[in-house]
Amino acid sequence: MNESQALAAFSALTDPTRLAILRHLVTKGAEGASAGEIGVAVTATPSRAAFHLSTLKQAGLLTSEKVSRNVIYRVDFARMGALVAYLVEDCCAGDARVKSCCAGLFG
Amino acid sequence: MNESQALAAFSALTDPTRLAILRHLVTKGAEGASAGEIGVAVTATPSRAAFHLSTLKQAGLLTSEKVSRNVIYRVDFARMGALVAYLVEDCCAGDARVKSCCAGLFG
DNA sequence: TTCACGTTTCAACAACTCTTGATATATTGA
DNA sequence: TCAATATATCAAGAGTTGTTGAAACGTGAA
Repeated sequence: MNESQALAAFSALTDPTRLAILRHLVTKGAEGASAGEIGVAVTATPSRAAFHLSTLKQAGLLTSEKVSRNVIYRVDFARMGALVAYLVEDCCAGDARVKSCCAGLFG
Repeated sequence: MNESQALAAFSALTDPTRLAILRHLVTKGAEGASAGEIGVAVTATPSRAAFHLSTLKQAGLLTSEKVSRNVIYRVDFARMGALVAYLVEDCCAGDARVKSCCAGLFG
C-alpha cells in the first residue's frame, strides 16, 4: 500500500454510513451482500447506498461482482489488513508505544 | 475510542500534509517539535501548519504545550494505538483475515 | 517601552463532498 | 413482448475543507 492508496482508504472511512456498510460486510465475510440488502441494512436510499459503495470500492476496500440482477459486494480483507499495517508501520514508523496499545489483539 | 472520535481521527489522516506532520512527530517521540519547526519540516506556511496542527489536535491525535514563545506538539501515542485497535476490533469485528495480514508486526 | 519573533485567527475563494430526486441501464419473469 | 426489479448515474443544492495573505495576539529581549 502506498500513500495515495492509504489516503483514499482513510477518506473512505470518514463517513458513518460507510463505516456501517463496512461493519455489515465484515460480518457477511466471503458471502458478501447485495447493494440492495446493504442499503436496507444501513437505512440508505438506493442512490445513497450506490454512492457510498462506489466510494468504498474506489478506495479498494470492497470488491464487487455482478450476479444476475444483483451486485454482490465484499470486504477486501487483505486490503483492510494492509491499511492497518500502513497505519502502524508508515504513519507511526512502527513505534513501540503505538504497538503496545494494541498488541493484545494479535497472537 | 467511540465512533465519532474514530471518524475525526480518520478525517485527520486524509491529508498528505497532516500525514507528513504525523510522521515527523512520531520520529520526535516525547521530545515533540514546535509549530514553526514542523512547518519547515513539511514545507508549509505558518498559517497552513497551524490549520493542520489544529485539525490533528482536535482529532485527539496530538497534544500541545506552550513553552515560552513556542508551542510544542507531540503525538498522542496511546490515541494512535487506540485508533489501530478501533480499526481492527470495531470496523473489522476483529476478523481473523484482517489480523493475519498484520500479525507479523506485533510480538 | 519598543521591537522582533512565534503562533494563531480571520476573510475570501476555489474545490470537494453528501444528499436528494429523477432518470437511465440491465436483467428477470410473466 | 411487456412490466417489474436491481443498480447506477446525473444535476442541483447545501455544507464542508484547504489555501492564501493579512492581521492580531502573546512572549521575550533590548
